[in-house]
Amino acid sequence: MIFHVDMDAFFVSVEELYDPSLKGKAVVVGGQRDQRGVVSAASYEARKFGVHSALPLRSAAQRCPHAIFLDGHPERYREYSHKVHRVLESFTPKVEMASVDEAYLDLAGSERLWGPPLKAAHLLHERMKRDTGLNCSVGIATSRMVAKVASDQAKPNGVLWVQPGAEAAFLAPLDVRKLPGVGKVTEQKLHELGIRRVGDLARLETSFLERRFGQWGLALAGKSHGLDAGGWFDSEIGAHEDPKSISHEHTFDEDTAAAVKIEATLARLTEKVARRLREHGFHARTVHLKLRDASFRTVTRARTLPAPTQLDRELILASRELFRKAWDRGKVRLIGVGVSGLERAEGQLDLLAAEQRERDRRALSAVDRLRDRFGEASVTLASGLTGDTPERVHENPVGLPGKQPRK
DNA sequence: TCTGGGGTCCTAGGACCC
DNA sequence: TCTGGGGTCCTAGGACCC
Repeated sequence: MIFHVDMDAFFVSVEELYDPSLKGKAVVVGGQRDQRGVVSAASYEARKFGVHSALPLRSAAQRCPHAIFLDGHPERYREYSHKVHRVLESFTPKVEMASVDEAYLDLAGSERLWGPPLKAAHLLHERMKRDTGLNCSVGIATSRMVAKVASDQAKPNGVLWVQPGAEAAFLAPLDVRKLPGVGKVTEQKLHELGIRRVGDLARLETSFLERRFGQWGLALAGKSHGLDAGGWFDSEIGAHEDPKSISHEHTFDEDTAAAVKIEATLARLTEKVARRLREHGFHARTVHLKLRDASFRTVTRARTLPAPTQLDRELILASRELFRKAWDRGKVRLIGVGVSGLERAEGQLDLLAAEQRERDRRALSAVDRLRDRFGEASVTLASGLTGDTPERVHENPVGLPGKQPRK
């Protein structure tokens, strides 16, 4: 039996623990009312006014002028996510955090320990409240997918058990959009075919869906019957996997065509990516650049390096080259950088290069420690401040503090 | 009323190799 | 020369999730 545990209004609820006076009020987490950005989470009070996650902040301010707007606190959410994880682990070691605020538990064969599913769920509810101060909703089913849909139907602060054999009947009356993996685009395509509810989908011939949507059609057919058909849902619970990519991006307060400003931002983002690579002990093969212009058109460019790296210098050189080739000198709304092709071990290197890398690596961990003590802004590559040329960066490959320009 | 930031997975074409 | 078939890597774009 699979449990899906989903925290209720997670970010808002955590903020309420830090400031109880927020309770019962319309609260929006994600930024200030006049900022570029979208709602990360809205309190149930704010939701009454049509505010929901992914809504632009400015729209939220219009719909709910009296709402309290808060910047997010990722460290707080991570901390509470760990607390949630610990509570769940007290039930079973087969726990998989699917995101910061939701998890799957495999409680197959745990009846002797925890009793029937509903009893276990209520115990989980109580412990969650006692140990974290937070409410959650629990969906119970034979597949991950149905458990997830069930927890959504159980919100807020509820439990829903879909008994074995009842999956298709449970899903049938729901809007197709409720199926995980069906977003705006698929929903629209299904609507054009007259398919609005999961039951409509389940009645169709699988071969029809396959002709229409290929592999995705087969997965849809499976989902409509309550199966973890293909892709992510098929994997086993609790198998921890390494990350496949690391990225950072930034949307400017105002669109800009100032090369110096854009390249300084790019360097800063790339340093953050490099730092996380080192923290995870990874080297990356491929560097990705993302650019979004004033009209919201997004382009991506990628380059695979001759050898995997975790060094600021090599990554900045690569991301800057990608940027210079891709940029049309028009106004930029967003710039982002990412890495993929992550490898644990160092690739084959000649000795000289290996030594050079080791020196760089040591100097960079010193930089990272300084940043730990004095903050991210205390140590920055020259290029991070000025959008310097590659040659200039080469003179000061690791941005040691002593080589900082005088302030 | 313009539309964040961090991810995953999928598709599709071309290069390249056997 | 008018031509295959599979596998894998690379790049670009897009859907989707929280």
